[in-house]
Amino acid sequence: MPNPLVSKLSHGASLSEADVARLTEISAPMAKVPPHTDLIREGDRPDKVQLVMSGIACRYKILPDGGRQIMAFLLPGDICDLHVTLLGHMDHSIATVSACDVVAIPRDTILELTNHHPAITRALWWSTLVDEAILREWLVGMGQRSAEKRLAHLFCEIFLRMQVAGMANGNSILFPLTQSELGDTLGLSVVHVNRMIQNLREDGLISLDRKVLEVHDMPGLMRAGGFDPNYLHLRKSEERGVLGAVS
Amino acid sequence: MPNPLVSKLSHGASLSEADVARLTEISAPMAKVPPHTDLIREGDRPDKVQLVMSGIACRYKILPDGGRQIMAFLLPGDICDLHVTLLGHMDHSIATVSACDVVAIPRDTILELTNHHPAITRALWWSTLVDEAILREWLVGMGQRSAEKRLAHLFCEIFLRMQVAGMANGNSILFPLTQSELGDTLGLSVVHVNRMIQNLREDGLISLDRKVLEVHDMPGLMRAGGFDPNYLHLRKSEERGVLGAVS
DNA sequence: CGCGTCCTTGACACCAGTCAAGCGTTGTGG
DNA sequence: CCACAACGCTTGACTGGTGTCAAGGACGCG
Repeated sequence: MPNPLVSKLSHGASLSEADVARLTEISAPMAKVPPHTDLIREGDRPDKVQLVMSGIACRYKILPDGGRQIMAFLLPGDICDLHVTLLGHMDHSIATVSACDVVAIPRDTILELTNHHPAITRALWWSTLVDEAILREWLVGMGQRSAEKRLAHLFCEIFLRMQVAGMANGNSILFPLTQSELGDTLGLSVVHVNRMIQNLREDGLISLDRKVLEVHDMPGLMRAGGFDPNYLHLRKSEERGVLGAVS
Repeated sequence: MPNPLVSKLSHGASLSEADVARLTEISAPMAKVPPHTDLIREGDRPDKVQLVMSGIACRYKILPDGGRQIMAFLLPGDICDLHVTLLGHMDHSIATVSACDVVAIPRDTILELTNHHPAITRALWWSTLVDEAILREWLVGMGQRSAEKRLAHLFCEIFLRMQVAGMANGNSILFPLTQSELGDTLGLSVVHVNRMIQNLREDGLISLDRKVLEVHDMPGLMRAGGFDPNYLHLRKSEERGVLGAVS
């Protein structure tokens, strides 16, 4: 039963056993949050950092006309707002999608980590930079890819990220998003999301039923989505930059 | 003749005279870079930080099918890649759009700044967080806003950001982007960008000719784009969070 | 067991893309 | 200094991908 925070962060830096122990300790006391519940709302001034340990949450923004855009998914091991304190207030909201286990980490704990655990600090940094890279890739998709490609791309991404967090089960994962939420993510109507899912199914690439996503042909799905995992920065540590403390 | 780096960063933190002097010093030795020239390419491992002092540059990605998506504009005072060293390699490219004056800041200088100038450090942080907020807002636009709204929104954003950098001239700014580049930014065809510009012109909101953008009716333009400047986090320092060192 | 939420399907409308052509500006070399 | 070439802008006609509207069906929760 691996700790998803540990699973994820060890892709970002080589953690010592002490680091792992500290992370495990931190991520212990969890609150159960029901589905579709805001964790932070636009305008809030967060004083703690929230960490998703199970389930899926999302960043989103609601427009005056009622439209909703989902801007990121937070999977197990993902941290919500490491640094937003600097900006003073949230410019978007975060809500659970499925039921989630969430840990609230006091600011002081984060400061202690960044002062005494350089490897953890690196790993946290790495994870925020990956979040940003994902955001850029989503923008690329919205601007340049067709509806079907965007969907396939998103399936690839979530599958891989789930795998990294230790939450994949062979070639299937728990996938609690409704088609309407997929629509709000990809800028598509529910109806069209549905049509595109049918396409991917008929092509024998995936099946998606009862909140279980099964990938039958990963290479095919990646081809269908024009997916290149590079932007997730998952390569092994030797290949990473040599780095320097960045502050 | 204000230094755009100083103009911009003083929106992010209250800088002492010593801070301003240090920043001015840093941003002195400039290289002139011609238009449409890569500053960093996807795959590169940057060892320095680049700073745009005049002109406009952009982050972009080219897809296998030849499509290009522009993911950000770097205006005077903007820093290209403060932290990417941590990821090891660039997952996108940065190129000039117009001719630019660019300063290359050695990594050591950045480290020195972050070690001895807390206000500058805060301001640099603030600026990367704003960059991220802008990215999110672009995603919202791509997913939820019509072509015309997106265009109007972008005009508002660039105008305000130019103003913050001290580069506005009354109600007009230098605007060197071609319609084709606007298309690559907004995920639209050149033809459609052109049609939407005509609309905005006919509505008396803007004029755009010979690389000069004039905004005739800012409130109207903001309404047309559904623009809310909140995400640029430009409010005065008293209103900002109380902050804490974030590491 | 029944009601609500989500999924599915079809018909039709429209926003935005593509193709094609002409025109104005800019910059460059003779 | 003019001529021409390259590039960017503009316009029209047609196409096509996605949105909208509408209705029925299948789960799944209470």
